[in-house]
Amino acid sequence: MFKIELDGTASIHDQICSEISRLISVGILVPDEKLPAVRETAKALGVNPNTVQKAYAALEKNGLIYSVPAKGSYVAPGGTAAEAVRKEAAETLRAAMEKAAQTGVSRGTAEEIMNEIWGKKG
Amino acid sequence: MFKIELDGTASIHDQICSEISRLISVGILVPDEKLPAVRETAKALGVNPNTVQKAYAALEKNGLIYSVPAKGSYVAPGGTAAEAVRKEAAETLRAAMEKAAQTGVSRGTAEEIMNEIWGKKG
DNA sequence: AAACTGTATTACTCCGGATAATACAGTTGT
DNA sequence: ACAACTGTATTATCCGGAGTAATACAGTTT
Repeated sequence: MFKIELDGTASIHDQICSEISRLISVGILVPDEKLPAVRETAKALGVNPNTVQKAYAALEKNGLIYSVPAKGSYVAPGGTAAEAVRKEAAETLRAAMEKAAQTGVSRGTAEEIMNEIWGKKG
Repeated sequence: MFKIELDGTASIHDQICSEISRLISVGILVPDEKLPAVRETAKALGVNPNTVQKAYAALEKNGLIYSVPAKGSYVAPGGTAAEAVRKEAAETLRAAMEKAAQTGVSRGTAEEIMNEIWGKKG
């Protein structure tokens, strides 16, 4: 069972989505692996089941997981899950870059930050 | 007087902050220029004065503008204003990049996005 | 003195997030 | 077959933040 730090300002179901997305992309949660039940996750997180279900529903909508009634929720098969989460993350990154560029951040500055994070020039 | 599109999901005062930040960084709003009065801006935007004041207060807190009671609010002097907004934007960008990297986005993908936004390789 | 400025305070409404208590239908394990 | 579990749906309620509103104060400008 995974753990989630509920600390940020974002809504709880958003935080759950983000964390599960991360776990999938990193490979801790593998394709077709069964996720903890809605009620179980809720209990483990000290959160309302409905909140977790909302997160699961959003994840399914984005293609990260699939849920079958009366059985459970599973990580999307093959590479689709990790692919979906990276695509999503890439879109978020693009939005951040666009906004940064719009507010005057230069390409050079962006590159510097990139070097700090991904390591200098592959 | 500037105009602001109130469309996003973000709170109004946040949108006002973002737009003024952008205008400062781009140079439309120059150092020591007097900003429209709180009440005037509110009227122009069809928004409550308190909402605008909240935005101005946040901008002052971040060093983008300075307000003197009974006189007005002004863009921060010298390069400090534009510098402050870019620094802020850069931090936001760093956070986005860290999160992207954390969720599995490769440097190559990030570079591709960068090329689309800032133009290919300066 | 009048009209403007930023600032502060208080109260109210509205909405989304979160909780809560269920209920239903289908699967699994015994 | 039965109990226990699964995802899903519905409805109601509570709470906090966002936004509105109506003021008031003190200082500046004209």
